[in-house]
Amino acid sequence: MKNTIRVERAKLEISQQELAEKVEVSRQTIHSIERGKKTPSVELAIRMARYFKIPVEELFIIE
Amino acid sequence: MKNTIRVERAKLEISQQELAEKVEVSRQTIHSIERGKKTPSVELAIRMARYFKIPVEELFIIE
DNA sequence: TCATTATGTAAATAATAGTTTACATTTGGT
DNA sequence: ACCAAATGTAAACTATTATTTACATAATGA
Repeated sequence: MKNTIRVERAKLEISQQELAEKVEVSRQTIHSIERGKKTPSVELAIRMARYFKIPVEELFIIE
Repeated sequence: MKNTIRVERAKLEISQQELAEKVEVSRQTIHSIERGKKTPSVELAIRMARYFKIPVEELFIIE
Protein backbone atom coordinates (compact mmCIF):
# COMPACT_ATOMS: atom_id res chain seq x y z
CA MET A 1 0.00 0.00 0.00
CA LYS A 2 1.28 3.41 -0.94
CA ASN A 3 0.21 6.88 0.15
CA THR A 4 0.34 10.50 -0.93
CA ILE A 5 1.04 12.05 2.44
CA ARG A 6 4.30 13.62 1.36
CA VAL A 7 2.68 15.31 -1.63
CA GLU A 8 -0.25 16.55 0.42
CA ARG A 9 2.14 17.88 3.04
CA ALA A 10 4.10 19.62 0.33
CA LYS A 11 0.96 21.30 -1.00
CA LEU A 12 0.21 22.74 2.42
CA GLU A 13 3.89 23.21 3.21
CA ILE A 14 3.67 21.61 6.60
CA SER A 15 6.22 19.43 8.37
CA GLN A 16 5.72 15.91 9.70
CA GLN A 17 5.72 17.48 13.13
CA GLU A 18 2.91 19.87 12.29
CA LEU A 19 0.83 17.15 10.70
CA ALA A 20 1.44 14.97 13.73
CA GLU A 21 0.08 17.70 15.97
CA LYS A 22 -2.93 18.31 13.74
CA VAL A 23 -4.00 14.68 13.77
CA GLU A 24 -2.77 14.11 17.31
CA VAL A 25 -0.16 11.40 16.96
CA SER A 26 3.59 11.39 17.39
CA ARG A 27 5.95 12.54 14.65
CA GLN A 28 7.35 9.01 14.45
CA THR A 29 3.91 7.66 13.66
CA ILE A 30 3.56 10.09 10.76
CA HIS A 31 7.06 9.32 9.64
CA SER A 32 6.66 5.54 9.50
CA ILE A 33 3.25 5.76 7.86
CA GLU A 34 4.52 8.23 5.28
CA ARG A 35 7.44 5.93 4.50
CA GLY A 36 5.08 2.98 4.15
CA LYS A 37 6.57 1.09 7.06
CA LYS A 38 3.29 1.04 8.88
CA THR A 39 -0.40 1.07 8.02
CA PRO A 40 -2.57 3.40 10.09
CA SER A 41 -5.90 2.55 11.63
CA VAL A 42 -8.90 3.67 9.59
CA GLU A 43 -9.55 6.22 12.31
CA LEU A 44 -6.20 7.90 11.93
CA ALA A 45 -6.46 7.60 8.15
CA ILE A 46 -9.78 9.45 8.23
CA ARG A 47 -8.35 12.18 10.44
CA MET A 48 -5.47 12.65 8.02
CA ALA A 49 -7.65 12.61 4.92
CA ARG A 50 -10.04 15.02 6.57
CA TYR A 51 -7.18 17.36 7.39
CA PHE A 52 -6.00 17.28 3.78
CA LYS A 53 -9.59 17.55 2.58
CA ILE A 54 -9.32 14.53 0.30
CA PRO A 55 -10.93 11.07 0.39
CA VAL A 56 -9.17 8.32 2.32
CA GLU A 57 -8.89 6.37 -0.94
CA GLU A 58 -6.83 9.20 -2.42
CA LEU A 59 -4.46 9.36 0.51
CA PHE A 60 -3.98 5.61 0.78
CA ILE A 61 -3.82 3.48 -2.31
CA ILE A 62 -3.84 -0.31 -2.33
CA GLU A 63 -1.80 -1.56 -5.25
CA MET B 1 -16.24 5.52 15.90
CA LYS B 2 -19.31 3.86 14.45
CA ASN B 3 -19.83 1.99 11.21
CA THR B 4 -22.54 0.94 8.79
CA ILE B 5 -21.31 -2.56 8.08
CA ARG B 6 -24.46 -4.20 9.31
CA VAL B 7 -26.64 -2.04 7.07
CA GLU B 8 -24.44 -2.61 4.06
CA ARG B 9 -24.45 -6.32 4.72
CA ALA B 10 -28.21 -6.23 4.97
CA LYS B 11 -28.49 -4.48 1.62
CA LEU B 12 -26.49 -7.24 -0.04
CA GLU B 13 -27.98 -9.90 2.21
CA ILE B 14 -24.67 -11.45 3.07
CA SER B 15 -23.51 -12.95 6.35
CA GLN B 16 -20.50 -11.95 8.42
CA GLN B 17 -18.92 -15.15 7.21
CA GLU B 18 -19.40 -14.26 3.56
CA LEU B 19 -18.08 -10.75 4.05
CA ALA B 20 -15.10 -12.17 5.91
CA GLU B 21 -14.30 -14.38 2.95
CA LYS B 22 -14.71 -11.55 0.47
CA VAL B 23 -12.27 -9.28 2.28
CA GLU B 24 -10.09 -12.16 3.41
CA VAL B 25 -10.21 -11.96 7.18
CA SER B 26 -11.77 -14.18 9.82
CA ARG B 27 -15.42 -13.97 10.80
CA GLN B 28 -14.38 -12.85 14.28
CA THR B 29 -12.55 -9.89 12.80
CA ILE B 30 -15.68 -8.81 10.95
CA HIS B 31 -17.75 -9.42 14.03
CA SER B 32 -15.65 -7.34 16.39
CA ILE B 33 -15.28 -4.52 13.89
CA GLU B 34 -19.00 -4.51 13.15
CA ARG B 35 -19.74 -4.35 16.86
CA GLY B 36 -17.28 -1.51 17.28
CA LYS B 37 -14.96 -3.46 19.55
CA LYS B 38 -12.05 -3.07 17.18
CA THR B 39 -10.92 -0.58 14.61
CA PRO B 40 -9.68 -1.99 11.32
CA SER B 41 -6.53 -0.95 9.53
CA VAL B 42 -7.10 1.51 6.70
CA GLU B 43 -6.18 -1.30 4.34
CA LEU B 44 -8.96 -3.58 5.54
CA ALA B 45 -11.34 -0.62 5.69
CA ILE B 46 -10.63 0.15 2.05
CA ARG B 47 -11.18 -3.46 1.06
CA MET B 48 -14.53 -3.46 2.84
CA ALA B 49 -15.63 -0.12 1.43
CA ARG B 50 -14.55 -1.23 -2.02
CA TYR B 51 -16.59 -4.40 -1.66
CA PHE B 52 -19.67 -2.39 -0.65
CA LYS B 53 -18.91 0.17 -3.35
CA ILE B 54 -19.08 3.10 -0.94
CA PRO B 55 -16.44 5.54 0.36
CA VAL B 56 -14.51 4.58 3.48
CA GLU B 57 -15.95 7.67 5.16
CA GLU B 58 -19.44 6.30 4.67
CA LEU B 59 -18.61 2.92 6.13
CA PHE B 60 -16.70 4.29 9.11
CA ILE B 61 -17.87 7.43 10.83
CA ILE B 62 -15.92 9.28 13.49
CA GLU B 63 -18.33 10.92 15.90
C1' DT C 1 30.52 28.51 10.21
C1' DC C 2 26.89 28.22 13.48
C1' DA C 3 22.31 27.50 14.86
C1' DT C 4 17.90 25.78 13.79
C1' DT C 5 14.48 23.05 11.72
C1' DA C 6 13.16 18.95 9.24
C1' DT C 7 13.77 14.32 8.34
C1' DG C 8 15.75 9.61 8.88
C1' DT C 9 16.86 5.57 11.79
C1' DA C 10 16.54 2.64 15.61
C1' DA C 11 15.16 0.22 19.66
C1' DA C 12 12.33 -0.74 23.66
C1' DT C 13 7.70 -0.67 25.24
C1' DA C 14 2.64 -0.37 25.44
C1' DA C 15 -1.57 -0.80 23.19
C1' DT C 16 -4.48 -2.69 19.90
C1' DA C 17 -5.81 -5.50 15.75
C1' DG C 18 -6.42 -9.88 13.87
C1' DT C 19 -6.41 -15.27 14.35
C1' DT C 20 -8.04 -19.42 16.12
C1' DT C 21 -10.94 -22.29 18.69
C1' DA C 22 -14.85 -23.35 21.18
C1' DC C 23 -19.30 -22.89 22.81
C1' DA C 24 -23.75 -20.26 23.69
C1' DT C 25 -27.65 -17.93 21.89
C1' DT C 26 -30.69 -16.31 18.46
C1' DT C 27 -33.28 -16.63 14.25
C1' DG C 28 -35.81 -18.65 10.49
C1' DG C 29 -37.71 -22.40 8.14
C1' DT C 30 -39.95 -27.10 8.06
C1' DA D 1 -40.41 -28.81 18.55
C1' DC D 2 -36.54 -29.54 15.70
C1' DC D 3 -32.66 -28.41 12.72
C1' DA D 4 -29.48 -25.46 10.58
C1' DA D 5 -27.47 -21.14 9.84
C1' DA D 6 -26.15 -16.79 11.73
C1' DT D 7 -24.59 -14.18 15.35
C1' DG D 8 -22.70 -13.35 20.05
C1' DT D 9 -19.19 -14.07 23.61
C1' DA D 10 -14.83 -15.27 25.40
C1' DA D 11 -10.08 -16.42 26.01
C1' DA D 12 -5.43 -17.28 24.59
C1' DC D 13 -2.25 -16.08 21.20
C1' DT D 14 0.31 -13.61 17.40
C1' DA D 15 1.13 -9.66 14.70
C1' DT D 16 1.12 -4.96 14.09
C1' DT D 17 0.48 -0.10 15.29
C1' DA D 18 1.62 3.73 18.09
C1' DT D 19 4.55 5.94 21.81
C1' DT D 20 8.73 7.52 23.62
C1' DT D 21 13.43 8.57 23.61
C1' DA D 22 17.63 9.31 21.55
C1' DC D 23 20.78 10.29 18.12
C1' DA D 24 22.29 10.97 13.13
C1' DT D 25 21.95 13.46 8.99
C1' DA D 26 20.25 16.86 5.65
C1' DA D 27 18.80 21.43 4.57
C1' DT D 28 18.21 26.35 5.32
C1' DG D 29 19.15 30.86 6.73
C1' DA D 30 21.75 34.35 9.70
